[in-house]
Amino acid sequence: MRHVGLKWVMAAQFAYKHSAIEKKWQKRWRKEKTFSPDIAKAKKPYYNLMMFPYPSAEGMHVGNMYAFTGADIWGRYQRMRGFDVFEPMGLDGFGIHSENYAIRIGEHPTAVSKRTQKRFYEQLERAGGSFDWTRTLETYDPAYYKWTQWVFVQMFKKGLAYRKKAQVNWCPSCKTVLADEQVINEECERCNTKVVDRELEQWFFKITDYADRLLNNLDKIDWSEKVKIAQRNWIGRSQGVLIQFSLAGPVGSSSRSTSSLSAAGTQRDPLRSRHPQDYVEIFGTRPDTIFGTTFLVLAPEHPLSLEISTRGQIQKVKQYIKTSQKKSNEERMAKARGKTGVFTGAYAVNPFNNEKIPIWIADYVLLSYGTGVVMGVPAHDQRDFEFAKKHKLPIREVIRSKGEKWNRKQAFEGEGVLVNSGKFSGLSSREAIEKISNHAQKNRIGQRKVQYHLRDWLISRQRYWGPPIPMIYCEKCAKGGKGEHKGMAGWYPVPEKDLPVKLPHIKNYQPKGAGESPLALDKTWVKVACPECQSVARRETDVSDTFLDSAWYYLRYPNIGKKDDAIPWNRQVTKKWLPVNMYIGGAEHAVLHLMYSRFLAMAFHDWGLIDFEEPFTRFYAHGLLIKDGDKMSKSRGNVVVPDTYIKKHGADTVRSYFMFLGPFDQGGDFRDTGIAGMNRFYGRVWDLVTGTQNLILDNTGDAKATYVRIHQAIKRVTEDMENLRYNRAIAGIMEYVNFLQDMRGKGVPTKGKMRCTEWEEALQTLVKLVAPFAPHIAEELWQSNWGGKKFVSVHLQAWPEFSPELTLELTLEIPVQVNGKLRGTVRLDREQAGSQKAVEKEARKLEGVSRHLKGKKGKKVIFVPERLLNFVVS
RNA sequence: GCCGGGAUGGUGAAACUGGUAGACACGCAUGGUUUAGGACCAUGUGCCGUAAGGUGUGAGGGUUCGAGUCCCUCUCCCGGCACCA
Repeated sequence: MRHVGLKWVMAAQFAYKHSAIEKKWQKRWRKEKTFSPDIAKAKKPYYNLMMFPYPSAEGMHVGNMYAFTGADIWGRYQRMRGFDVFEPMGLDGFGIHSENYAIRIGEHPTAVSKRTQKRFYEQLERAGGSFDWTRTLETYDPAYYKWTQWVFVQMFKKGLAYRKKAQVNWCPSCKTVLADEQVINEECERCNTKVVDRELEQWFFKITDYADRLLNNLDKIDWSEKVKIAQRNWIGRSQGVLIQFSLAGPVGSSSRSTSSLSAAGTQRDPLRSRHPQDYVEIFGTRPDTIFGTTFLVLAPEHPLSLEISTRGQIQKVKQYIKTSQKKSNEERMAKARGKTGVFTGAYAVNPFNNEKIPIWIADYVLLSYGTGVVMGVPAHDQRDFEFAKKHKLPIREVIRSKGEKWNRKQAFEGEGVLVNSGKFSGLSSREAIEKISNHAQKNRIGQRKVQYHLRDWLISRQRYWGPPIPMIYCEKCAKGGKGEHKGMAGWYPVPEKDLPVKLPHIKNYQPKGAGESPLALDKTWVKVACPECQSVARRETDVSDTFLDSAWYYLRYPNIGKKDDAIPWNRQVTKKWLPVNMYIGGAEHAVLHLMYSRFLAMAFHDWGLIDFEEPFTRFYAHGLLIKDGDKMSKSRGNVVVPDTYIKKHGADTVRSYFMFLGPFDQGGDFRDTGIAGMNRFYGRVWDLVTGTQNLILDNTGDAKATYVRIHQAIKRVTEDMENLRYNRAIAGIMEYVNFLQDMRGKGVPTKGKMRCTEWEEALQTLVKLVAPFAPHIAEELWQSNWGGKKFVSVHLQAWPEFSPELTLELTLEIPVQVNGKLRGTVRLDREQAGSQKAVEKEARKLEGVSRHLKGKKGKKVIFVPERLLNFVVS
């Protein structure tokens, strides 16, 4: 029987040649616009987006291809499910990453980007993505960044962009400031240089205004839980209270005279009668521990730290502030457990027990969080505990855990029952938090407060390769106190008709490091007429953060080609295509790109420009393809480019190989062993379809079994596709192919037109199932076997459907156990397999089973219909 | 420290609501085909054992007729956050 099949195999050997078909179909698809949906008329729009790459000039590496392949397979699958899939591609090539590369190779970024663009798009097409090549965008294209600048202008107009002097993260190597999110372990995320603090005036976006919505909306969107958690952590909401501690004791050396002592707590309306310097305000999340406060600590940078210090201590305090400022962040971290500090000489009064407690200054307290002052509760906070031990401050227990005595070796940070807490003693921590907060609020000594870790988004970059921030500063207006917004006298946005503010060509574009962008070098460019008074003004010379480019690009894609309107998108198109149905990208952007994009969408929504708040309905984080256990990167020198593999084995093989490596959300380690195996598999698929069109299965039993297998295969692959479990889907297809090969061995070849319907259907199904993974092979096989006169791509064919009742096996194998140990199996018809009687009868006949039952007393028999039989004996 | 995710053959990995652990591949071995190599085809392949059989999902305990899967304790690895009060 077998040899009949073998003849074909030998005849068909080596028939599959990827080089002959891949380019051919890529050209055809482009010509036919197979993957360009009709944006205006599409009936079932589906926006399948993947994170656009920043093009390193080496070109696309296998890590990129891995990510895009998985996303593209999703798009192709949805297309076959009947959707008008829009799958755009572009380049995020404006920004530090591209500029740094240009500097390294000593070429101008304009020239570099021209080259990388060509190379990247070529590679992407060769890798077999179903992109809409009629709608690409590059962030460095003035037609694009015109609108990035427009976004900035709107942010300014709506009061969400502001300028302030602030302590910012400065990368000495990139010579620019960085957003908090771009600092990883105190290092610049781009070049791993230690970041230092610098005081500079910068542009910020008020993302903190949206903190609550950014947090709450997370519950409404279908995103990887991992990413949601990362965002929640980053937003870092904590519920607490602000409590005012009056100053007591000599307020000293500063020239400012205060009337502080009188304010200590007894007036009717203390809030109003006090000067701000009469009290210090703390932020804490554990008001239940307030009776355990034995000292207060101010951050060294706190404005009051010098003011409250006494004459005797002021020199020491000054010295301490100076040294802690000089410390780099790194040192401050390294000494994290050192708990250095200095006493100010001043005292405060705990409003809950009127106790006089000392005020200290220590750099374990951060100015940037809360009020920059904490209440020191050494018994119940480990940091305070260490500080108290070191500086010999009193430690008082006020929370006791159930029945246990506190060991005094380290702080007890858990919740418990209050002791030594006046009238609050005996309450549980939970109750006390409530009651103490209420008490503070009622007596005007404090209030509830929600505190976020999230800070405003630092937008300015002192670099060349980015969109110039479209702002103008007029000195004359500034002097006159005129300006678009209060508090920002002299600042005007560039009028929208004048956008884009084109990036001038500057030969020496390298960053200078003086806290100023190289754009400042072009004096004629800087000079501009004030939009308000027409006198000579100057342009802002900083460019905006790369993440602004990518925070809104998804809105642009479907609108490319639309005539420019007053806003960068057409409302109808946007309504039809957005929000994005599926967004696929790396989890490394969890707190950067994804947070910024959400923020801007909310702002656009609030201005009435779009009607959704969340830009990405579904986000799926793919895993990373790594190399030898390490992330692929130029600095590690382990970047693998897919070109040679594509050339050797074909894109279809490489794509499938990547997806077969392991679960898509898990990534994997790139090795080239095994690619050949995938190629072999497609050789078999090819031979199967091209070699055996005319086949009659020799009996109806085989035909029936074939039908069951077709439906089982469809079911399995479909379910796996739905869950993006491509590795399983491919395994399912392989099993199916293995089965078909066996069937072919049994079949009888026929001449001429005679065909067996089941077989024909089996092959068509195979080609469709394979199509998302191996688009070129599928197209070739489809067109040459079932293609009509008019070209209709296999990728527009309907995904095969299955009937659940047809997936049921005709016979079932039932495992038989004795005391839970497998002793044999019986094969029965479906009906019999559901009857305990029938199964038991067959099972007892088994030698391996009867042997273990002999001489034993039967206790019971467990039977799971169609599943299992277990004899329990003793 | 906190929050996530993991740990299954020589390797990548499967295993639906607890029900034949290792599907599907890679690799390896043997045989076939081939002038040779490669490619291709067949068979085998968790471990110990000639076999019968035993044993086996990071470690230990528990629940159950039955545990990779559920519960408790612990170890290690990866990712994120981190002096956030």
